[in-house]
This record gives sequence, structure tokens and C-alpha cells, in this order.
Amino acid sequence: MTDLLAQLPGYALRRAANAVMGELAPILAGHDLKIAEAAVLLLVREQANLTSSQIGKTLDIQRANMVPLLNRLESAGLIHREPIDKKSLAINLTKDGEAKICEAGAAIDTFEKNLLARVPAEHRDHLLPALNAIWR
Amino acid sequence: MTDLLAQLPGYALRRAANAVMGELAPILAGHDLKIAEAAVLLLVREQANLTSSQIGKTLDIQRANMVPLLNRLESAGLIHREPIDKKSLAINLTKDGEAKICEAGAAIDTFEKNLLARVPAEHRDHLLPALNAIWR
DNA sequence: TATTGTTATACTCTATAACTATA
DNA sequence: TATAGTTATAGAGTATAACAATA
Repeated sequence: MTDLLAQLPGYALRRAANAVMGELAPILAGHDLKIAEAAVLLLVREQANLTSSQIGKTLDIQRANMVPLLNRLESAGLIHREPIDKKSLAINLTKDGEAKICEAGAAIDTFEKNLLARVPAEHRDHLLPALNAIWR
Repeated sequence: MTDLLAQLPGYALRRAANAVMGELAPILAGHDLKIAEAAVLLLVREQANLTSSQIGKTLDIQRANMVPLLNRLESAGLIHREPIDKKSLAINLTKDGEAKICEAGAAIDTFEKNLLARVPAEHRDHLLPALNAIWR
């Protein structure tokens, strides 16, 4: 019935992403994080002293939308901002932020493993390179 | 740098879906259709006399959100609704609706081919089965 | 009792435009 | 001139609750 739609890569991509994000969101909510916030924390942990603009470019988040996101992370005591010059702010994790992304990161790793486990073995190793070829 | 995030299948899935939908939307907008509307037309063309509820269940659209969507398609003269009983309405394409999804469908087919062409040959045939395994 | 279609509403996510201060 | 951070706002898209009428 829906086989026609499921044969469209674009449609399958949309449904798969919606399904996966719909499952990940409540897991991260258990850590009081949204998906975009977790992505920011993972990136900031990986690379120190990034600015808001740099984070936005890397994660495809508009500068304007970074403001409330970072404000919330800062209010929660997970990041702190330090002037680089009179124009830019370096963003880094606080101790609490490190602890938070450590525990949330473990939940994410488990989630990602379970996600890959759903894919039949013969297709599994092809998923990531195929997806990254589409957007990178 | 972002390699850490790009190695998470969930993250790659999200970015790929966002990128692809961001490209498809303006193409369909050229046919005065939104992505969800095009999906409805494709489904309704494939299977006659579906109800709003059935379409919603198949495409993962809330019943409440089907109302404005179908109203717009009906106002545009692309679908018509006919009572099945005193409770349900059968939805089918009009002549204009058939013409619309024919031309939009051609654009979608071209888009999907170009999408697959981006995926390296050795991964290409694995994408669709991997994605469908995730959500179906 | 469960389901259909519907209304109204709220919430999240994202996009745009404009402003200032600084590089 | 271009960029960083910010504000305000608007638009999608989606989710929830409730209702009347019917299966």
C-alpha cells in the first residue's frame, strides 16, 4: 500500500528521521536536554573556545536561534562564556556541563547502538557513509 | 572537527533529512504544494477512497492536522470528498489533482534520482532498505 | 464504546529583518 | 565592510484536548 512512498529515498529519510528524533527526544528530556542542546554540548566538549557563530555554522543553527539556546545552557550552569575580545565570546563547558554531557552522552551512545542494531547486518555499515554523502 | 557528530547515525540522519527536505520544499513550492500535501496526493492516487483518518495513520499525520491540509487541497480543486456513510468521507483526486500530481510526481522522481546519485555507488542500494528498517 | 471529522489552541522549531558594537 | 551578538517577530509544523455525530 504505502510501498510506493517507502520506495522514495526522500520519503524514507523523512520518516526515519522523524521516528528516530521522536525516540531520542524523550531520552534526552530525561536529562533535561533538547536534541539541539545535546549537540551543542557534544561539540563544545570536543572543541574548546568556540563562539556562538561558529557553533551555529557547524550545527546549522541560525545565529539568532543560538541566543536562547545558549542562554538556557548557561542558566542551567552547563556552559560559561568568556570574552575573547570585545566582540566575541568563547564558550566552554563548566564542571556541571562536563558531567551532564558525560551522562547524556552515555545515553546517546546506547541509543545509537540500538538504532544501528535495527538495520539488517548487510546494510548496517553502509548507512552512515550514505547519509553523510547526502549532506556533507 | 564535527567528525564526532557525523559518526552518530542519529545525527547524520537528522542532518541528511533536513538538507533533503530543505531542497525538496522549494521544488514542490514551484508546483504550489507542500511536502506533506504531495505525500497525500501520491497516496490518494495510489489508493482510491481512503478516509482522512486512514491517510493520517499511513503518513503519520494527526487527524486534527489533516483538516486544514485536506481543506487546502480541496479548495485548490485537487481532491474531492464523497460520503461513504453518514460518518466518513472518501477522498479521491479530481482531474486537476491527477494532472498536478503527475507533473509534481515527475519533479519528485527527478529529485529522488539526483539524491541517490549523490550516494557513492557501493552504498547506494543499501540506503533505502536501511532507512526503511529503521521506521517501518 | 470506539471512531470520524472537526474546532480551537498551544508549543516547538525555524526563518527573517534590523540594530549595536566591534573586527 | 564584514562579522558577532542580540532583539523581536513571524511562520511552519506538530501536538493536545474536547466536542458532536455516527459506527
